[in-house]
Amino acid sequence: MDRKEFADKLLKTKHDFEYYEKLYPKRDLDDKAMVTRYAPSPTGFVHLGALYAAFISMKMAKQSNGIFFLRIEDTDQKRSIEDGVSKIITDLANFGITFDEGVTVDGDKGEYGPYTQSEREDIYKAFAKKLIIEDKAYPCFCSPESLKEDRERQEKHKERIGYYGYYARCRNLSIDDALKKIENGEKYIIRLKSKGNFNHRFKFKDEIKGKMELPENDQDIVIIKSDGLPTYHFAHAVDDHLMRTTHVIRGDEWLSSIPVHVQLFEYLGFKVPKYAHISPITIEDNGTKRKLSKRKDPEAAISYYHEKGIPNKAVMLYLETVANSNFEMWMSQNKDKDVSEFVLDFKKMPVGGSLFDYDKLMNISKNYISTLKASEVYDMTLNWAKMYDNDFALLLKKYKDYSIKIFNIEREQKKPRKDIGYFGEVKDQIWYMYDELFKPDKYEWQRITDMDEIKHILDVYLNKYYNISDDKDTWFNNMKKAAISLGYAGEMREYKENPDNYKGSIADFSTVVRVCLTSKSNTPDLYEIMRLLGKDKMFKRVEMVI
RNA sequence: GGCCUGUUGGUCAAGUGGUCAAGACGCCACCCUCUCAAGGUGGAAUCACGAGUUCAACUCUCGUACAGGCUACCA
Repeated sequence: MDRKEFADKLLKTKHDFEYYEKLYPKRDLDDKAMVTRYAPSPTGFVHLGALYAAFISMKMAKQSNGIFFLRIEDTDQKRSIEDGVSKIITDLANFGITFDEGVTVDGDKGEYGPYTQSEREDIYKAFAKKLIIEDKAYPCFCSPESLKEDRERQEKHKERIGYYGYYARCRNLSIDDALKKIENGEKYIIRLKSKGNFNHRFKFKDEIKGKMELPENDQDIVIIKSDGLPTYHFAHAVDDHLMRTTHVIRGDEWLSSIPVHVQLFEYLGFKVPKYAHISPITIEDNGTKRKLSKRKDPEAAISYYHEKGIPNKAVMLYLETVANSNFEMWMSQNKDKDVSEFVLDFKKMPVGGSLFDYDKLMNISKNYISTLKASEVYDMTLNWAKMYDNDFALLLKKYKDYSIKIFNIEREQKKPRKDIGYFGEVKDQIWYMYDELFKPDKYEWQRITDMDEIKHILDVYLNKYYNISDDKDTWFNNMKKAAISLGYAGEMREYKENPDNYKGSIADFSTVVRVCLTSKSNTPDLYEIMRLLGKDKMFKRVEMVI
């Protein structure tokens, strides 16, 4: 029996590899264009690090007029969950990650499909057969138990672990011996027949990490598993070749698989793509850095940001500053430009892991929210509240115009307020503006705590000096007059120079009014608050105090 | 254990042989100010360690330490 027949016996396929080579033509793109992809397992869970990698891949394709596609890597059936794919697609779409081709909620889009690995079984087998025919792959009949024994022995003797050299027992099985085992009903998988030498190094250049030297792969790695599906390594080589991926962008946990992958491309006669290995986003745990973990760290899940009400855009801006730290400076120097004009550069990406920096995220988020219009802040807060605080949502809907005015306090101006970092904290900042919520546990009186004095101040000021139609300057002048009439300093400077001459300052005076109306000592502009509250609410609140 | 990668202030980082070692976040102080949030000004704080190469080393080489990753019929 020749190798061709042998291969046919081992793997049944509808087509041979040449058929598939012809099926997928070269892409008609210019030299600079990058073809990138995002290739998750359908677990339904999107990790912050995955979003980060997806973003970089998409951005690189877009800025080079290339193609960005979605491929689903479901060769490990245990990891797949129902609806996992559509959940991933919608989650990513919420963060502005969209694909030019690949899997969509309505089926595949594009000429290089199918884009789901479990539907490509025949393709992988066709290429595995090519390797078998060329004596670059062979069937392995070793049982999981015997492999385990080997591993234990290797550990005990401090040898390198794996299926190589002496341990690669099925490697030199003759075709006849193999056929006999098959006839006996022995199960087999397909392994690569590696000619690599672990003591030889080969040079490799990663787009992000730069030059490095790695040992050649001498392991006869599995390429087709017993369930007939390929391993990640083999699927990666076949898919990224057939789909004409130019740049493989992925997490750097893959770096040590590079010798295997390059070898696979070469054995298959494929052109090796460029690789860009991204450093992980890490978190500090007991004084050491570690990768953001799905189990331990809530901030690893994209849903975390949604629940807090951190705008998706802010998360993306944060990720982009992590990717290229000069992005921040570019933004501040190009305020008139759209962020999409920024050119991301592999060479500027961090090579070590970056710690997740919540303070930085908040800073970026506050700045971003401060640029929004009041109506936009209203919409986004309402959207958040609908999901996570229904009572608040009802209030916002009931008092829509009033609420927008609240959000507009010190907003649409050159130096807007920057006090909202996430929509989940909005209610804590403005609750006192709504009568339904205004049930203070305590009043934050500051320097003036004597209730008679407080009543006196409120009475004199509100009845004799306050007029709701005053403009801001008049309003403040009148407040000063009221303060002076009761023995308080109208100017801070005067008070600081001669504190003994006064009962207090205009600050102390205005604080009484502020706390009476809001119960809080720290609020945005008091003039705006009083105008928005209006007379009825104000007098009701005065009565609550007196 | 083996292999790979990395290490500049608290965090993110620029910097590739000669710099007073950028900038951002955070922190502190002051200014502005009716309180906050901002804004402005200033400040503290960094080249992991040890050798070597060199007139000169954060930058090049080697070693050490520490950290991370990989070492599956998982991806």
